[in-house]
Amino acid sequence: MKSEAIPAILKKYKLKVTPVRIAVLRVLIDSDTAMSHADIAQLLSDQHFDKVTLYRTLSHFTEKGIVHKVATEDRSWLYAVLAENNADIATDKTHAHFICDDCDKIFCFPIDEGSGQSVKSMKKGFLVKELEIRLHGVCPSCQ
Amino acid sequence: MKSEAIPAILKKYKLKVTPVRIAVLRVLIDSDTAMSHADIAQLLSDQHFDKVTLYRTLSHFTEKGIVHKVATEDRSWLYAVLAENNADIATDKTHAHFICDDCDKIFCFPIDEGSGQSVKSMKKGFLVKELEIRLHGVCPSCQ
DNA sequence: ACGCCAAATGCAACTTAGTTGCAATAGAAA
DNA sequence: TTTCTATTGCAACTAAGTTGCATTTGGCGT
Repeated sequence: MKSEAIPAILKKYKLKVTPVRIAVLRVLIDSDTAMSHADIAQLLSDQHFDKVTLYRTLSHFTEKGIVHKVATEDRSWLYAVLAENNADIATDKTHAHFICDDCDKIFCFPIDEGSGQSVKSMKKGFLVKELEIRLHGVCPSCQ
Repeated sequence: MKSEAIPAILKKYKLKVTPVRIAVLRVLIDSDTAMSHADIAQLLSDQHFDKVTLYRTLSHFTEKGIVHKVATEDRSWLYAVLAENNADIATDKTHAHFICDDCDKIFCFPIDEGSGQSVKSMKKGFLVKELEIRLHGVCPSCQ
């Protein structure tokens, strides 16, 4: 993605364009996997942003729908940009998370509507609004 | 479930029969939803078990496969007994978690093998070993 | 270009869920 | 009953994330 595009995304979501936001959004867009607060802080450590600012940046992005977050098995959050901001990555409503048991990376990708339908109707009395599918296994680069 | 059955389950999994374990297992078997450490501590508060003992009891149960755990959206764990110990509840490998957006309770139930298959083969290069499906919506008692 | 002000930032202190180390205790096998 | 290992309880600790508050700054109106 071109550098100029990043401020444009922030403006589109009515967020002020600041150095932290540009840096964090670039990192997320460039990543092929969902990233934790710690991952991002590590990558941006030379710019010494405050950890609280990073948390708040990520939660602003989540509220606005620029990114979405996934709870991991070790009580932390991973963040990944949503489809309209990066064509490679899944949309919000129906998507799968692939968790590599080897490298612990989480990949998001869209699934076809159909594969969820059989599940949605399976238990009487439960009204299903949203669906998340989690797959555990081994990613291509760890095989 | 009859009271005498609980020590039998513990013995079956080669765990010593102790008061904490009997109490915790009974609570889990009697519940129709997955429960947190805090939920269980609350219910057993009159017996003043140490919180560390409860954590260790739950992780022993998980290691032995008596219960399984689900990560929640608020970075904590919920526990539910597995099928062989309670016919109403899902098996480990292929099951769904229904999260009620109203009362936040999590229900587990089994799904037919078929509904996962279409997802498992969807992205080339990813070797899928396990599948978890999460459904968000409204449970029968909140409608 | 300038000033204003709500929004954003940085710092310190705090919260919450869960973990570790260790000494004391208690199942259950012999 | 004795013994031995697993289990328990307590205190201190860790890691991820949050809150309060004073300071700074992006971007709008003029």
